[in-house]
Amino acid sequence: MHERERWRLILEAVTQGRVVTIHDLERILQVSPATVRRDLRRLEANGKLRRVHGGAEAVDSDKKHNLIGQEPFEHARLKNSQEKHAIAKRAAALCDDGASIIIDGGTTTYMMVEYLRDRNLQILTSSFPIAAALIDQGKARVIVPGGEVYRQQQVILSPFHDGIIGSFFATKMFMGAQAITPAGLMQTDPVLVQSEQRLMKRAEQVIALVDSSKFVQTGGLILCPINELDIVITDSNAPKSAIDMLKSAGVEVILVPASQSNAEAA
Amino acid sequence: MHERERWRLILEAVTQGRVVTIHDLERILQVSPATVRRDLRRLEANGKLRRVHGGAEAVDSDKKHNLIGQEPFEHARLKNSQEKHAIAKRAAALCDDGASIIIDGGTTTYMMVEYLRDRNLQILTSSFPIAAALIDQGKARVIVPGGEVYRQQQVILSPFHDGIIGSFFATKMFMGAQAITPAGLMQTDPVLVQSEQRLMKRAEQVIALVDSSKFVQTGGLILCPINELDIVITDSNAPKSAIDMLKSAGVEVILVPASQSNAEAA
DNA sequence: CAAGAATTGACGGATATTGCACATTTCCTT
DNA sequence: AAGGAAATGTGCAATATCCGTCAATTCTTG
Repeated sequence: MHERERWRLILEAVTQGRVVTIHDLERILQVSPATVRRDLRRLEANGKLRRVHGGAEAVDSDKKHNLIGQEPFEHARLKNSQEKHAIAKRAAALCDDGASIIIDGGTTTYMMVEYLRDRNLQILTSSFPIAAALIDQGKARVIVPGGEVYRQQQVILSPFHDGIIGSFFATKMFMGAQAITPAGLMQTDPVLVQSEQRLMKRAEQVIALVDSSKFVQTGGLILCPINELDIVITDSNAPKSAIDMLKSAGVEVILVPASQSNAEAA
Repeated sequence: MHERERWRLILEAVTQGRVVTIHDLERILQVSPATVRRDLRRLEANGKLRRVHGGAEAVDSDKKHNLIGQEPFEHARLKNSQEKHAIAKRAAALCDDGASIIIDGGTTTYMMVEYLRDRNLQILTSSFPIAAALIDQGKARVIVPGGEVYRQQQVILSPFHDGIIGSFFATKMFMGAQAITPAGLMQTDPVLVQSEQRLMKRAEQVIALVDSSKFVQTGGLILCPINELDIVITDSNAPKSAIDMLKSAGVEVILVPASQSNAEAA
């Protein structure tokens, strides 16, 4: 039994049952507990799993953002994929030719890339996958901020420098969110919040892309109050009360038609 | 059993099960472990697999290379790929654990990524493909400078800001080049020259990775004079006169063995 | 047929990995 | 809150693996 083979079996076991104990792995791999611990330590260092007392558990690794090489249509599995595409397309249509825009990380904003393919724009994005896709497919000028690339969130973020961001100014910024409530636009990840808040200051207009599944009450970090948004693009399945709430806060709401056939099974 | 036949069987076994042990291959091929190791070494030099302690594992990264890589990038990858792999591996071995290093863009430096996969490093790179590969495969902390992403060269470059670069300092910087002559390290692209010269200032030691095909007299832009280099890693096909020239300029020269039969490189 | 080159197998020092023992921490029960 | 049991990390010895070098064999070539 070899190291890599053990790793393969460990990952298989951990993804299968979500949690595996050291004792189970001892039995499966026929090695000493010390070796199991060492393996788990290495796998954790590579981000393949998370260690817990007595064993290991799977990491919710299905990254929200796509890796460079993956097909963007993994999103087909995700909820409201059709609506997100429609929203992204509508958002892309808002860009004037030759404009400078900011695109934040997120699954919905990622879908804008294909609709910006032939557009002549100047695009600042802190999302690594979006930058990669724009370079690969688009013809726009792509600018990224400097900083560390965070693996899980797939964004570039610098804790101190403002760098490029400080000398960039965009007419529009497009951003996604985890949820949208009267308390504001919500995000779960503090890393993303920091990135987004910094970028928001550099745009004249802030445009949020949120499909109708995002109109739920949820806890989390407040990214910004509603009144800092200029436009919200969503689909027509969004609850009317929420739309009214947005409008009364002075936000322009753009509705794209929702697909009827999209059952809420997934 | 011919050498080629063994190689075919090895690759088959490795792609089949993802990992193969030396013992398995001994049994399959009916040869001594020494021969198996030699075969694995050659196959690794061609990038067909990755050696691990006790055996070898499949390398699956070609899809990503194609997506992110541009034409000139892809084309250059094929020439002297065995030597480039060996040079890249040797370069990766120079990194102390936990160190901060800079990796410049280029085909040879790109190959360092797979040998840095499990290393615990802090890596600043202006090369977009290298950053992408490191995030995807590695566990190192990846830092990129801010700026525009140039499509053809696949590097991030900012004309004015020093940004992150100014507050980074590395023990070693690894760089490729178009050619190396008594006049200095040569590059053809002014965009790359600017990027590299700026990064060079931020490293204690500058290490050039140049395979033997780069020792030709050629015109171009002088990236830096020879004496600014600390180490040059090349293969043993490099002309002796050039090696002497480097040594007399005070440059440490590291030679990696060159493959004799380069015919099978594809 | 003979000489030369390439390939293969074997030996020894260096390196990496594994298992065990023990001090320390963490978790659970009382 | 306190005690005990389980779990964890680490040093150390044993084992296995890796790399370079050298002799023996096989293959090629003149």
